[in-house]
Parts: sequence; structure tokens; C-alpha cells
Amino acid sequence: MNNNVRVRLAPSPTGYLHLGTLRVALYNYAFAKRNGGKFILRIEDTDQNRLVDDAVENIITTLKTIGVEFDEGPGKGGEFGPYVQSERLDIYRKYIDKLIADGNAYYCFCDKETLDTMRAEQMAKKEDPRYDRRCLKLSTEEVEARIANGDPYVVRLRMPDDKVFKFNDAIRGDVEIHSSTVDDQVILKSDGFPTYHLAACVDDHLMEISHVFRGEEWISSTPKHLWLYECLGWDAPKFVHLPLIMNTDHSKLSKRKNDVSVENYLKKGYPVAAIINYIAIIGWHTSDDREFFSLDDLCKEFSLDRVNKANGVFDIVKLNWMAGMYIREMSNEDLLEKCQPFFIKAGLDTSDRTKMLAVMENAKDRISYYEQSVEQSEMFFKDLEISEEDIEVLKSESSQTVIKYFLDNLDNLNWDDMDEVGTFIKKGSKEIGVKGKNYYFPLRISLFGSSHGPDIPKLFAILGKDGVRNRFSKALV
RNA sequence: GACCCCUUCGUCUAGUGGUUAGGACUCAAGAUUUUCAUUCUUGCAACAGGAGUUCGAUUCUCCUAGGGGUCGCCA
Repeated sequence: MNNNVRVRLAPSPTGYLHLGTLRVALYNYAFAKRNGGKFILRIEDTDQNRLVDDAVENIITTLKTIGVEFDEGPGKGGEFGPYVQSERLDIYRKYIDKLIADGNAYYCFCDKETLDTMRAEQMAKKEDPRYDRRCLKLSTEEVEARIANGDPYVVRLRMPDDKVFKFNDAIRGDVEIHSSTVDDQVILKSDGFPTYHLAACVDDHLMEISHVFRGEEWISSTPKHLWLYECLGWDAPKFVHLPLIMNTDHSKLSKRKNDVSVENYLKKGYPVAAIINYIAIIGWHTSDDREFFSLDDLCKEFSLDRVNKANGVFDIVKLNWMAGMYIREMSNEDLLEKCQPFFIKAGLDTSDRTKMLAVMENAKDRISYYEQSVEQSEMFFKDLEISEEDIEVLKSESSQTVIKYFLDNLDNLNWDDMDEVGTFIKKGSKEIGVKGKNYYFPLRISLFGSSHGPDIPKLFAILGKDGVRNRFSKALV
């Protein structure tokens, strides 16, 4: 396309990196890479009341572990900085003053109560709640006097009365909204901070952003932004309104109904590649049946015209499946590296590497995220808890025969060759004349604590000679 | 309520003016396996509805319905 592509991720540090934000980040990043452009991180901290202390830090570190690197941003620098909005207040003020001077914005002294009553009255009359512009009627002298008097004020953007705003959205095509349905938005708050609308527009222009990727919830305020650009004499960027990610009940993805912070998935040990992959394919697909994509694949293949218009449901079941697929592709060594911290946290002894690798081999087919490897493996580290029912099975004469046979013959077995272990186990069945469940269940109950679980050779590999002997001894009545 | 956006299996989606409407997850059945898990095979399951354009619409147009979003000195 062109090499002037500049996109930005503009999260507000009111919480940890959100799944929705991650997807916007992924698309931004892939789009920038695909088009040889730049990806910028900008922190939108204009709401001083909702700031979360370590949110900025979390956003940056999470992006880093995801592998989405920004070219310009906080801590990284760039020629369009600063990249934190609270450090750009004087810039915004300059443009706000210009808007006021040109008659495109005005001071408003209405307090919260006034506004609330106004809204309530309008609602009662079945009118659309809208600022009634009473402060627009104030004389210049009166405005100056009130400001001099220290009265708190905000600045509102004066929307045109009769204008149709049109823009061509990269995902949705032409969109038209009439100015009469748009309120005179506050652009400067009484605490001296600009609102999103003003700050984002000014920054996007100053930072030469070419494409604004954001959620669909912004479509209805796009006229405000278009008007701001027009008043300031600037060209608007291309808007890319992405479909939303939804809860299973089709409401907007929320904390109440889902884990929405990427941090939580990382903490549980979902493979990073799986998180990226799954989030990316909610709302974007290639034209074939493919659904496995690495971040690199995304950078090579992402395109706007393959982004869907409709909202997509976040399906944890499919994420779990996909995460499991990624885990099954891993080597035992790699898996161990990822799972070990969870074992240590659970107080399990991970010093025996051979055992740990065998434990991984077993856990691999059964988990979706690393944390689950612990619950799949605890029984190899602790005393077995056997159900009453299974204890009855163990007590039977044939079970005892099986166990005794193994105890007697364990010494003859070469543990270095696992194939040999397999044949040894099969041979036992013939020698003592017990087969099927009657043979395998007592073995599994003795070694694993349940009649359902890994195959016997796997258990032998995990437990080792001493472990096997020890558990068989305990199973003897 | 007003405005805006959206609509293919339960979910994520592919697709075309003429297809047995394809794939994936889930679910079911079967195979492999001593069991569970994995894996493999098969199956269930969708074009929101109504007009119109057309020889022919899931595909194009309009209407209706449904869903979602916005209507904050939050982003």
C-alpha cells in the first residue's frame, strides 16, 4: 500500500490490558507491519479519577510478552512525543483556545445538578437528552467575569445545526450521521484535562496517524471528531471501526461475565501464541479454512477487507481447545520450562528431571494451560487417595496376585528401555493368567490411585523403579 | 425512545446469481487404546422473515423483525 501508514494503540490506563484492546493491538501491529508502517503506543490518561497505578506498566509489559513491539511510545520515545496525554495539556489548551476564538467552542458553567435536571426534564418530555446551549447565550463580558471570579467551567464543542457528516469507514463503508443527533460535547473538563474527543483528535493529527483502529462503540461519536478536524483545518484519518467482542449472552465483553484482562490468561499459563491466535480470529479470517496463525503470519496476511462487520462471541471452550493444540505441539522440555513454576508454587519437588519430563509427557494431552499440569500430576508426588470402591478392587484375590507378581519380578526389568517395560507388562498378564480390566485396573489403582488414567508404561516411566515398588507395596493387603 | 451499526449451523467462520451451502469448536456415534486423555472416522446442526429484480436468489434492492452500540465534565 503506502509507507506512510502510522497507527496507534491508545489505551486508557484504567485497568490491565483488556482482551478487546489486545485485538486492536494485534490488528494495528499486523497492519503496520504488512504495510511497512509504524505502530505507536499512546497512553490516554485524561480521566484522572479512574487511573490504576500499575496499569501503564501492565499494558507495556503485556504487549512485550505478547510480542507486539511499538516503534514510538512511552519509554521508547519518538519524534512525536510525549506519548502520554497528561504530559500534553498545554498542546490541547492551544487548540481549545483556537476553537473558542473561532466560535467553534464555548465556555459552559453548568454544574452537574443543572445538567442532570436538564436531562431529566428532556427525558420526561420524551426529547433526546442534549445540552440546551444556555451558556452559549452568555455575553463575552459575563464569561470573562465568571472566569475571573474563579467559577469552574468546561469548554464545549459547538456542533453545526444542520450538517450531514459522511465518512468512509474501512470496515463498514459509507456512514452518514446528521449533526442534529449529536450533542455539544465537552472537550475540556473543569479539572483542566481534555476529554477523549479533543485529545485523541489533536494527537492523531499531530502524530500523523493514518488509520484510527477502534471499537465500533465509537461510530456514533465520529461526527464530533470529523467536526473537530474540520474546524481545525485538518484532514481526518481513515477510520477503522472494529466489531466488538461479546460475552456468551451477546452483551459487550465484561469483567462480570468473563476474564477480560490478558494478564489473567497469562497468569494461568495459556500459551501466548494461543491467546494471540484465538483473539485474532474473532473477527478476522483468511478466505480459506485456516485458523492457525502466528503473530508473524498475521503480519504477513492481515488485511482490512478480511475483517468482519459483525460482533463476535468470546468462546472460552474454543480457546481451551486451541491452547491445548499448541501445548501438544510442544516438546516435553519446553513444556517443563513453562510448567515448572506452577509445580514449585504448589510445593512439589521438581528436582528429578527425568521424572518431570515423563510427567510432562502425561500432562500434555490433558491440559489447556500450564497451571492445569499441576492437578494432572499431583498424584505422582503425594500419597494416593483411593476411593472405597477401588480399595475393594485392590483387595480381591486376583488383584493381589497381580501386585505380588510385579513385586517379585521388578528386579528383572531393565528400566532404561521403556519398550521392554511395555513387553514386560504384557508378558505378566499371560504368565499369571489374569487379563483385561482384572489385570490393568489393580495396576492403575495401585500406581495412580484410580482405575482411570494414564497407561501403565507411562506410570512406570513417571514413578521410576522405587516409586513403583513403593506403591505396589502399599497396595498389598 | 432517538440515532447508528450488524444478521450463514449453539459458537467462530468460508462461500457463490445456478454448490449435496464448506471448515473449525461443542455435542453424539464408531475406531485405536486395558481405562481416561490424545488421535482418527462418521454424524447432528445454518443462509432471520417478507416483498421485489431475475429464467434462477443465501448472494442484488427495499421493508420488517431481531441483536448490538451510542446518547457522561468515561474512554
